[in-house]
Amino acid sequence: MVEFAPIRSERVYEKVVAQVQSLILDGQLKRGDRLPSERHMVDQLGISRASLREAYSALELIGLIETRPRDGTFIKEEAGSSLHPLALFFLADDNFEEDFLELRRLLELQVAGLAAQKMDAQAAASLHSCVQRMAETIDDRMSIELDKEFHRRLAKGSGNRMLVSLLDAIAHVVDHHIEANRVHWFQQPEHRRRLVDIHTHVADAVAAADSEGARRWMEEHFGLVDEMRRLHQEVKV
Amino acid sequence: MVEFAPIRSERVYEKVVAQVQSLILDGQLKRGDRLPSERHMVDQLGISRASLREAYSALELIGLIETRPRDGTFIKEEAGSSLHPLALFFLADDNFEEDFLELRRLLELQVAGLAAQKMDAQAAASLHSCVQRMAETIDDRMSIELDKEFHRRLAKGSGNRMLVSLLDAIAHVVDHHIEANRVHWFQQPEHRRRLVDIHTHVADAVAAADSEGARRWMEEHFGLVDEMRRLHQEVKV
DNA sequence: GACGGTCTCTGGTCTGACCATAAGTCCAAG
DNA sequence: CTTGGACTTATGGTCAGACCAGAGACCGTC
Repeated sequence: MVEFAPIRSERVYEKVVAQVQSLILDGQLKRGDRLPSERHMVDQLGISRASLREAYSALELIGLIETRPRDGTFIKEEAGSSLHPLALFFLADDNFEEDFLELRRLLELQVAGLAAQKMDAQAAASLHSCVQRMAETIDDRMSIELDKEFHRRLAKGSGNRMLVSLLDAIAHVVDHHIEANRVHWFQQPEHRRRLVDIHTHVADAVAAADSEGARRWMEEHFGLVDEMRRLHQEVKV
Repeated sequence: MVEFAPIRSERVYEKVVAQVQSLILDGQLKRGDRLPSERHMVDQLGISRASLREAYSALELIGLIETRPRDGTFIKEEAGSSLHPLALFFLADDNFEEDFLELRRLLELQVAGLAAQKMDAQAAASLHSCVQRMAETIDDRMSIELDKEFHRRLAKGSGNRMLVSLLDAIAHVVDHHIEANRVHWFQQPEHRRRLVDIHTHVADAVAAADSEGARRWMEEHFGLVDEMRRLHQEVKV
């Protein structure tokens, strides 16, 4: 059964939002940077001021930018005061990497533990098939997709939709930051083998409803991630 | 030294956003509900369509609503697919309560453990002064504020700004849902005593840099919260 | 040098228009 | 009768242009 995604034409303001987010994630826009004035921006983008303001108000609401009347529009300095703190995920800086990984590790361990308690045999089998395909494919990009899919299914299996949502958000940022590096990891057969190995153990533990084991192997997973990060020091996040 | 907050006039679109968020949190707007058409809404609110659309685009970006061209604007059915999954916090439903508490407990335990490792003597003392004032005041609302302040300082002390942000967001929803119930808790002297007691122990553990102890007493805290929730079955979240 | 007006820039708001499209309405041709 | 097409009306998406308030720069007058 093939599923078709409904056609959804992207609105102008969404393109602007995506562009600004991209620039922030890429580090081309940093905390405190000033954006062009609305009227100049409108000229550059070739859109109406109304559309631009839709984009700006959205970015402001999620806490990424800040507009100061009679002054200008700026990338937010203190993202913490925002109503929608996920914006923090975009504003990387010095300690960002550690904070980020710490949170992710915490959530993933919890997810592994919960999934082991709640996933039925069929769901656990789908984890195994994920790992299986990961082991077989020779396409690096496919490997990465399967890796992400594994964690996604695990999160769904935890039964806690908040955890699913948060990890989704994290995955979004990770995609931007470490895609290239993850390719490196998969390209080294040794690393690839260990990754597949660990994922298998997690899946095994989940299938055996072994909550503690699932946590332990997920912990192992992050140990490996740490190790790889140290190897590639240029790795961001 | 008294600090004055800069005057910040609220924009029109922010008021609209706040109103919609409120209606969702209060349950007056549920998943799938249809909002009035833009032109009707404009009449009801007495604002321009441009401002309304700023509000709608912001709400759409954070995943709370969904606009379908030539159809209408609706409260989102599946908040999970959003780019900004914190919207989930607003869309309570059946299992929401458990998921929510599970996540909060996880984060608060981590915060307690980290804070014990990282907070210096002065910061720990500020925790104690919080608890002290909590024990002394007879104003219930003040007690609640001090309770929140305690957890906020603890989060800051963890040094992980992501945790701070997430707990801020959670606090925002909690404020909407359980303010009234928290008053009940504080009104019973026995409960109040135990709450103060537990907070004191957490502060003690933090001051002693006893990470495990801080986690344990925070665990105790959530045990008490669970107990109180069972007593007041009408309690939401 | 000090005062005060003016000019320009900023974001905030509003008005009114146009577009594409879907759904319903109605009428005429078959 | 049914059927097909035209028309109307609703929707959201976009745009152009206008006005406002306020802050700062500029410049002339006193």
